[in-house]
Amino acid sequence: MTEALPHEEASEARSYWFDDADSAVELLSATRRFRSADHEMRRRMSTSMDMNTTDLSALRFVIAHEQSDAPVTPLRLAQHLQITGASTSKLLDRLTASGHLERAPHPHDRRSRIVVATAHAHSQVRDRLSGMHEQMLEIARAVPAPARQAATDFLLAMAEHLETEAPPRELTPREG
Amino acid sequence: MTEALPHEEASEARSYWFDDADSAVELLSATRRFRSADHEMRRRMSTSMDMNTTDLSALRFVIAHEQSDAPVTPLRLAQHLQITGASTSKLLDRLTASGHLERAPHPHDRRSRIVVATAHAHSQVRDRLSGMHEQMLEIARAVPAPARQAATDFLLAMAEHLETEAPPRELTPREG
DNA sequence: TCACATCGTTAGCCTATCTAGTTAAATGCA
DNA sequence: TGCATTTAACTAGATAGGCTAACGATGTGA
Repeated sequence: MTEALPHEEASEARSYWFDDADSAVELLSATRRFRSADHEMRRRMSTSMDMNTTDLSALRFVIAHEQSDAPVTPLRLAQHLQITGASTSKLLDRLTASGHLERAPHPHDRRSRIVVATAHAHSQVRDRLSGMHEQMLEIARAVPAPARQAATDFLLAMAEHLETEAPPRELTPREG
Repeated sequence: MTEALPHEEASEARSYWFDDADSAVELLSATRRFRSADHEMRRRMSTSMDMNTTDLSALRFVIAHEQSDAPVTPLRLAQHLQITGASTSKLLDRLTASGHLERAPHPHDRRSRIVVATAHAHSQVRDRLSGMHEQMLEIARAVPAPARQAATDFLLAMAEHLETEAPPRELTPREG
């Protein structure tokens, strides 16, 4: 979400718009607040685990995909995080040094590696996140059933809008 | 939002939960997707304006608050961005060098400064953002009126949850 | 008036990124 | 087969944006 542009927060809205426009504005404002709370949470979480947000995101990605068909390689991680392979290499150095990740040989391609999370990383992430996920699910369940679809549609529409919006210049290609 | 933890995406949910649990999971998943789309959009936007995301956020903050009662000072900016005053000073150096911001004397406190956006910054930001805001408002208006309050409540509850969550366990005593 | 607080800035450091170049392995082609 | 190209990961060195500490100028309260 964006920070408030002037007319987002100010009087203008209330002065002449319909009631339902008002509630639409409030919906946007709530979206913005959620966005920033999420951002903040990530930061707190990563500092509490004594790493930066990229490293935490990497850790989560590895854990989330470890029992997937396609194993996580440094390259795949790089693509997900949108950083270069070189940066990923250093990231892996950090996270192996801290005992969160390990590099294992790739079963089919001896040029490559697969990246796995240690037991310690698992428990650390699970401690902090699994409870949170359940509580988020509770919150989602608290939305009255008929409104859930509408809320979902709203968020997906917003996502799609943001995904297709504002690519004025070329996408900068990344290395391999 | 979090990347998917294994059980978020997998079969488990569909197998034995109620229908409305299913739709709650979908709501969470939509939330996650929105979150990441927003993140991506910010990045695209800042690189397309040839600055980092912090600088862009600063620029938006200044523009958003320029006709507010309390003028934007370097300190206020620092608090909003959650960086130190020193870093803010450098940030202002960058953004004045690039012609986006200017430092003006503070009317009442001669120790302080007020930060104002140049005409160039205004047009650049407005070009990229004003249309987007209106479209987001359209999307919010497309949510059926009765569901809007529920969606708003959901997002606010999520925000509140994230705001109060996850500073819990102190540094896990891993060696050192 | 004087001690102290506050605001912005400068100086110097640290770290996470980048680019460029290297090595090893896989792949494609004559 | 054997050679050229592509691909994966890594290393070395540079850069940028953050930090802490210290400082001058200004405001403020006893």
